[in-house]
Amino acid sequence: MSQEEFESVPQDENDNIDQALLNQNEPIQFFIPINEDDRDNLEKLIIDHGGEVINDPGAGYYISKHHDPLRDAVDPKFIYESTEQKSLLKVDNYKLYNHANAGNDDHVQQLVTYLHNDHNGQQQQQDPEQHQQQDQDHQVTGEDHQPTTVGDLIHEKEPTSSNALVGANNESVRVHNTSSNKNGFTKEEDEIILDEVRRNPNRRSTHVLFKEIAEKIGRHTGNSVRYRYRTYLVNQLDYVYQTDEKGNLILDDQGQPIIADKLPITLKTKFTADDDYLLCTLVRQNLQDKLGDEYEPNPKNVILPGKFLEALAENHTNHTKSAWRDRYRKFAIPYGIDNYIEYYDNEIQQGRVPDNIRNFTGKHLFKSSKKYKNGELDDNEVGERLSEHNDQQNRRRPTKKRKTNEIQTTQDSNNLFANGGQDDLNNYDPENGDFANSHTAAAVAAANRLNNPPNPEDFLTSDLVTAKFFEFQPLISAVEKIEEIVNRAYEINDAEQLITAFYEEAGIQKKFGAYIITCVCGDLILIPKYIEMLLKTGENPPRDIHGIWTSRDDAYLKSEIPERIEYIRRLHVNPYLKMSSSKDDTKLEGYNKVVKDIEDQYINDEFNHENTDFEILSTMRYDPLLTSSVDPNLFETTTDNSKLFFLFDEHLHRLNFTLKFFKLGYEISRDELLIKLNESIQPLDKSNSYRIRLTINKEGQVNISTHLTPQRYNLFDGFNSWENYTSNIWNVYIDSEPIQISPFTSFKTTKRDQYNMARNRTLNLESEEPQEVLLYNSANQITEGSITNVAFKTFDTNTGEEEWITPPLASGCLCGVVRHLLLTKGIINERQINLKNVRDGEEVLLFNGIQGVVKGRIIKR
DNA sequence: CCGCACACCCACACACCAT
DNA sequence: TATGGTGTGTGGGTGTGCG
Repeated sequence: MSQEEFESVPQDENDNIDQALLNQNEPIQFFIPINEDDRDNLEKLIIDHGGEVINDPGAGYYISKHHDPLRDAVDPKFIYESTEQKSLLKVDNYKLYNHANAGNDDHVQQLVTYLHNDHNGQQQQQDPEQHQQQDQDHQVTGEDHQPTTVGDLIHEKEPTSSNALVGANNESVRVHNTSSNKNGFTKEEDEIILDEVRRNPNRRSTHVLFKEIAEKIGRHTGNSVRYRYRTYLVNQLDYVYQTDEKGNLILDDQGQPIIADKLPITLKTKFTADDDYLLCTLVRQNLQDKLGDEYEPNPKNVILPGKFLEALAENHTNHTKSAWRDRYRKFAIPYGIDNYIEYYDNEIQQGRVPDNIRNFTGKHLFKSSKKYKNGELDDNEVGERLSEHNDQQNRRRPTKKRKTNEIQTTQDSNNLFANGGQDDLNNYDPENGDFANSHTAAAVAAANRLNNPPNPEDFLTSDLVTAKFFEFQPLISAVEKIEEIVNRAYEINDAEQLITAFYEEAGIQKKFGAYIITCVCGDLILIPKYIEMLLKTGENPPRDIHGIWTSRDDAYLKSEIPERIEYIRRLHVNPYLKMSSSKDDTKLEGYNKVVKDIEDQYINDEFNHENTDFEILSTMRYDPLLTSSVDPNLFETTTDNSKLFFLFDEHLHRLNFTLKFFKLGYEISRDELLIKLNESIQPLDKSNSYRIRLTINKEGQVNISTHLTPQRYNLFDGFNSWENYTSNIWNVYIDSEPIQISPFTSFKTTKRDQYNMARNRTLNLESEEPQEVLLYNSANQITEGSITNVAFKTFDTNTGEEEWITPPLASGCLCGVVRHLLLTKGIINERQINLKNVRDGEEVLLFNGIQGVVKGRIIKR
């Protein structure tokens, strides 16, 4: 077809093209939104190939890589690939509503997938049918995920359930056979449902929304549409649109809906234990203030002033005034506020997670109980209920697995997308953002999502606290210490002293202490609250807390959306008033100066990569034996020779992810990488194995050097039993001091000072023995070895089965390529490992992209 | 016979009203 | 105004029977 690909072609040659758009012998028309990436180039390609670019978005093909529900957007790849292949390809295959095609080889999606897999390897979606039998099993255990031999792992079948968390590779779109006489849902109907949910994300749990959709579609009832969404489509909800506080769509200046980065909260919010505790303590405080010694515990008939409830709802906007009142009436009073406070405090003291108030109308508790009499229990039985409550709490975990795939956290408003890690990626914004948006953000976010409630070990990383902090047991008792420190007399310019006290006495890293002070705008009294909420929710900074300022709040203020600004005003107005009405204006200035100094001194330079000299690094193995020694199932099916480079695609993903993290502004394509690698081995004897050292500098130049490396006949033989293990056993010595984690430990770069220093101080580098140094961070969490990632053998507490665990990325360890492979295959799992639990003589696995997996033995000396 | 479409369940968050 | 009575429909499911 040569130069004229976009001139219309006769229908019989191309029956898949929308006929309405086809005028025989007329150029095909395209509309490209003004803000579309690469618009100029697209326009040129179209015109050069005989097409026409028009200004009417309603006519012609709408070319955009952003899905637009109104317009049936066509992926720009249609243009690129048609012109490249010099033939008009099937446009249907590029329509973005087509889930089977959408994003399959989308670069960003791959990175997201890569990242997400790394953190959620075990969070495989379960089929609803499977789920019912597995209620008892907290973990997905069993043969599928814990193969015991390398052979098993290599031949491991794909999980039977589709991993709907991963947006790409989505063959699980369940579309009914429309030729059947059942009233099944068609692909189009499914898309309408999804689209309505995207436009009404805060109503996604309601019945009415689905009734409305059903009326729109006309072929189903609201019940069935709702069930369809909740059972099958929720996994495909890869994004929603931004809505305002009332649930109306927010449009951009083009009048288009904007894709949101978080799921909004739903219309009603469940009361949590913290809500109940807050309610009870505030009511009690209020009454004690009023009554003094007259106060009697568990008051039944008290007057709650409307002002009290109003203030409560203003400061804690997760529930309305009515809801707070009703909660108090129907739950707190029957239970007794002092009973609940006692129960809650006790649970915290015991290191358990308190349950919310279950009042005596809670039928789920009493269905089979003969003690349940018209919802009333006498006072004697309250104690019994409390202990039953406790028992139930103890038995509560593992909890029932959820059927739907909307990932829940302690706060719905904090939900991230199921398919995602999109947020993980977005969080990698070193310039502006919260402290949590550091290089460990992705891992922390994932850890938080995996733990409901969160496990402090997972988010208290060593860039936040030191080992000192973990000496507080239970951890929540650290809040008292911090309170004490804060309450000492400080002069305005004593910030340094305060931060030092936090660091030395409470184990708060200086940078983090400084960050907290900026979050609370210098109002020190809020700092204990910050730590308390951090421990309880895992959110950093904790959101929606009066006086604790987050980047979300900044964004809301800048949004110019009245509802959002009003929300922020209601949340934070009091500290503002307090500070601005302060008679001592110099004090206010002093605060501001301190905050600014702190920011300059501790925070702003944190991600100043520009002044650091480094290159992105990957070391990979060229190995001619790879075609035979490693089962090809481990690799993607490719016709090229990429399989001769051990874990080629893992390397590619990591390189690009690293480039993106450091904001170097470019990426390397698969073809480019493969060509470079092939060039580098071209002059060599290809029957040998080589270690390839590949660097990319800030200008994007790729440099490769090659070095002979010994043959290894089984790169995974570390998994063999001791009898069958023929390779060298590495001696693993424990470092004499902690390393400081940073982006340069999380990502592989040429800046390896920490690693080299650890090797120098701990290893005898003259020695010929294979050896490695085991590193740990300042919170005494094991991270990795100096040139390998590491895994320890444990036993699953539920099943008693052997399990290999590796430190999570939140520890600060490198996102190694073998590590990632083993995680995604379910062969190893992530868990924090404390230095004190490492035993002399213990067997470990060491792995990297050169050696594969080898055995090591801990040597303490 | 079984998977899917559709019905139904129910505690409770939030609301409204009369007194 | 504070408060009890009570409605509504969300949020998170489970039950059932048809094609």
